[in-house]
Amino acid sequence: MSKLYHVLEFAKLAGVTVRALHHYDRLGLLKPNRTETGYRLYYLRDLERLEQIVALKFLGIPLKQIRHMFERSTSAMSDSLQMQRRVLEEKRRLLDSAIRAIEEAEKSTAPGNRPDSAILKKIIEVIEMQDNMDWSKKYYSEEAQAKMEERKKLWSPENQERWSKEWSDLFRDVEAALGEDPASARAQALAARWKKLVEGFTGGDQQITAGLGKMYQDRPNWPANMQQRMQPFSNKKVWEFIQKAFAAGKTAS
Amino acid sequence: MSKLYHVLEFAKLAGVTVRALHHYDRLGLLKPNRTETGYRLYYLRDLERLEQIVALKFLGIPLKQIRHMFERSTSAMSDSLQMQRRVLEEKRRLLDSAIRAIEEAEKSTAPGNRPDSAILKKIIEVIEMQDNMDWSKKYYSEEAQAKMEERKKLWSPENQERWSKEWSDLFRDVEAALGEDPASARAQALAARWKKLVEGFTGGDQQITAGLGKMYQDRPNWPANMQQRMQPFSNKKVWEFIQKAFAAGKTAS
DNA sequence: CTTGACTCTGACGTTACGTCAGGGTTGAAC
DNA sequence: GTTCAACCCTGACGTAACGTCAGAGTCAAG
Repeated sequence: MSKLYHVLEFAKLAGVTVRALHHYDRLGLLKPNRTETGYRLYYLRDLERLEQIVALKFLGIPLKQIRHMFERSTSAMSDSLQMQRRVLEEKRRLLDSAIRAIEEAEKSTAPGNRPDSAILKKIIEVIEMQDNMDWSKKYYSEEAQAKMEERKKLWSPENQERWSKEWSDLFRDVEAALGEDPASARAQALAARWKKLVEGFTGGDQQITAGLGKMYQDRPNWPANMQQRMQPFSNKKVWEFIQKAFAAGKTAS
Repeated sequence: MSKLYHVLEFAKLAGVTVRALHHYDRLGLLKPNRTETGYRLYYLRDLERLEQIVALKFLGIPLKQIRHMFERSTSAMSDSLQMQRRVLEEKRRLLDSAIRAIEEAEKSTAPGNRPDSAILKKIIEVIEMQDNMDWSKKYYSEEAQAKMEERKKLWSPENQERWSKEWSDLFRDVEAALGEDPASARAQALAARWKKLVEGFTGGDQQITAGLGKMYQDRPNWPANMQQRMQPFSNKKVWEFIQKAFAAGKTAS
């Protein structure tokens, strides 16, 4: 004599709301029997189904897809779950990133009540940094990544700022010297400045330098926002000039 | 002569869609100038604002709230961020739980293509288990938690099943013996079975036993679904009877 | 027969845009 | 001067999973 439940009763039993049961009913996920007057009547076996729905929902699977999984009883479950796991892992990455961004901002603005704009700036900075790190990871060896993690500590916003400015200056200066002989003293001085700035990033480490090289070669595949930021440095002649200058420097020495 | 941008241009610059800019405009988050014919015109300084919006959105803060943060320029930023961090950390907990549930299910059903229902059962089981663990954590000391983590490995679904059934049986038997003398042989036998089942969970460990005790004392504060599951064991007379039996056992020995 | 506790359906609200649809604007080519 | 592609505008519906009324019927007890 398997007991019969009315909505509210059944909802409490399963820990969901009456409205949710209505919803699942309409979506065809869980269609209970009805009394003559239209009241919904649930059996105990409906509870099992409902628990499955709630579980799959907890995994972030949309209701429509849950229905599909029930209908085409073909064992698509395993595949769906695998896919869903990947989706969730990706979400977790973003979540972690957001949490870390807030943590960093809280840490670096802890002393006193800094203005909102300063906090925001820090947050944007951290997010961009993580974005870059995450994306550029694939160019660097494990070892190089570890070393960069170390060197990251030296990258205060001020250093960052100064480094960017020096690159801009240098690039402008090289552009102005494009007519020169790459072996000339002026060109060699520019090449030296260039080398120094690169080393400011690599710390002279071979592994990091190698990764940087790979990344540079892969320019066409950089994401849009990266290309955007590199646009002021896109003048190919400058890069060629510097390469020639390095070559000239080597043969000379 | 700060450059002027049309929507599409500006959208590309910032890495968002035109529709998003429309949306922010309507919500009053970022209201650009207009040409005489109604075209939106963005200045470079609008980019800063937009980047802030995108950053805060990345942190999961709703657009309405972002607008509030901009409007009442009172430094509510810090507080909002702290709150948001908590929200995100909670989300992450649930995400982790979901991912682990899928992982466990994949692991335990890896050998061959088990039917969907079996996979689902496993998932529900894992979710419930994590739910319980998470919630009951507060009753146990660090040490006890570690030991339980160890003991968890012994908890196969079959053992679980058997243990549940034995509790049901025992409870029924005690109920049937409520009229007996707690010091009688029959009562003492029941008490012994009871002790054994408890030890099946605690492993005889003092720390775990202490935590279990704390949890039992706090019954009124258990979450609804827990109370539900414990409902078959809610007969107070049974608990009192067993306590008396234990007491009688001690004085006797 | 009244009343309180339930139940039903229908419909709008929420979030952050995506996606048309119908209709102007602009600048360059013809 | 016109045409045409490429943009731009506003308005409106769609999405996911229910929450929250609103108006109206049902049920069991007194």
